[in-house]
Amino acid sequence: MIEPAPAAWDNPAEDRGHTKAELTRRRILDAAAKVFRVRGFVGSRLTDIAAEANLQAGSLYYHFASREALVEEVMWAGQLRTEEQVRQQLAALGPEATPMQRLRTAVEAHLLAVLSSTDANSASIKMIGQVPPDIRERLLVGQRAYGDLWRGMLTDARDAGDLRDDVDLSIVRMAIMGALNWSVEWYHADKGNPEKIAADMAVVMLDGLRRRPDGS
Amino acid sequence: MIEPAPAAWDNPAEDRGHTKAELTRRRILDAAAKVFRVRGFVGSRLTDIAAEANLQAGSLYYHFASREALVEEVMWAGQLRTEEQVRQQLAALGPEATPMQRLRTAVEAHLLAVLSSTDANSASIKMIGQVPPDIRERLLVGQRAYGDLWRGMLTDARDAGDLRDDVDLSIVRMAIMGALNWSVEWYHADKGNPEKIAADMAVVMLDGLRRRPDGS
DNA sequence: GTCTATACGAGGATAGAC
DNA sequence: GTCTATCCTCGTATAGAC
Repeated sequence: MIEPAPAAWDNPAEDRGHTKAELTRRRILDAAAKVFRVRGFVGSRLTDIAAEANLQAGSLYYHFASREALVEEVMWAGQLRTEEQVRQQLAALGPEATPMQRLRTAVEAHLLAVLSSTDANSASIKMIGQVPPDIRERLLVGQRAYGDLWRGMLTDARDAGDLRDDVDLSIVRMAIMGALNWSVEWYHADKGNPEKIAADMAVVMLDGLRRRPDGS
Repeated sequence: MIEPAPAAWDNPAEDRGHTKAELTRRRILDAAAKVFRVRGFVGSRLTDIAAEANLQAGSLYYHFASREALVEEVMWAGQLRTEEQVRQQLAALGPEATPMQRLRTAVEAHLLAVLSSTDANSASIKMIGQVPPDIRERLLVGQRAYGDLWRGMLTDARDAGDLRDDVDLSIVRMAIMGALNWSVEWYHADKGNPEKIAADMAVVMLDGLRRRPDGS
């Protein structure tokens, strides 16, 4: 592979893509995610975001074409990161994991990604109902592979005979996503630790709230 | 009780509070709920709402002090109506219903209220994360009695020995509300009939997704 | 009560200096 | 690359006629 000139080692600030512009760009994205997460899309002004990134509002336009381009990039980053974190946890389970183990892991990983990862993760969920239709549409298309992952886990579990067969799995999937995603509306740091919440949610979804004589 | 003059029967348009102004006011509230439900708080302009109500934007100010006053009244109406519909279904069960029957009924009634009742019901849920902090705070205070209803049903069920005792009931409550409320983000009329969705959600929450040997 | 017309502020976006 | 200054659009809200 041919190294493009000038050689990276002559300019430390530019190696691995960390040019000044690139660093500022990321700082803006982080700042935007933080502001969007708290105030939502319409409630967030460019001056708020710029202030959070230690910039003037006009300077944002060197890095992003518009406020909408900025929000879309934040949301892509957030939803891709959530998906990636869930896939990583599933991969860590290894191929011998049962379908139910995979479901439990996915439930917990998704909630932890939303509650404890970057601001972009939760911002992308909070704003999905607030952004302009064209952006929303592109993001939903981008979620299809993630939706397929969940559909696959659920049908695998049913094929293995682990799931009751009197419920519609697409409704089940939306119920699970709702229980997990709605956490952006109520969770604050003092509501308990995310791992405990994730574990309880997984129990309720998979095993149900009802007490069982066998304690299962 | 003394009838205030002038007597209502002399002026049919005014009896039972149906003055012209009152009718227009309600038409505006309905129009606003419809627009808010689709576009959210920030995405809804007064001109959109006025057009939906067959009025000019300026005319809204005869009936409401501000856009915020309008959205707050829509949301109050929506959340009170949802609460009322749930309480009615619970009351219809009669006093001999078991705690689990009451929980199942409440889950189904809440979802049906959100999916099939007025636009205000779903708009109030969709916008809770979008309105200014002072409005949001008042609405959340107004939800406390409803939250208490759910807390009471859950603790009653646990006290009756029907619920597993290894999960935090406040987390369970938020999981249930999330699964139900998130439906405003994905439900469209072609997604199946609300009664079936409500029944499946209740099954998943209460009995769990896992197949049981006894088929319960 | 509802209209038309308009004042007003806010915030996104652009231009040009540095 | 980032700044300051400014333009321009849009939407809330108000004033006054009818």
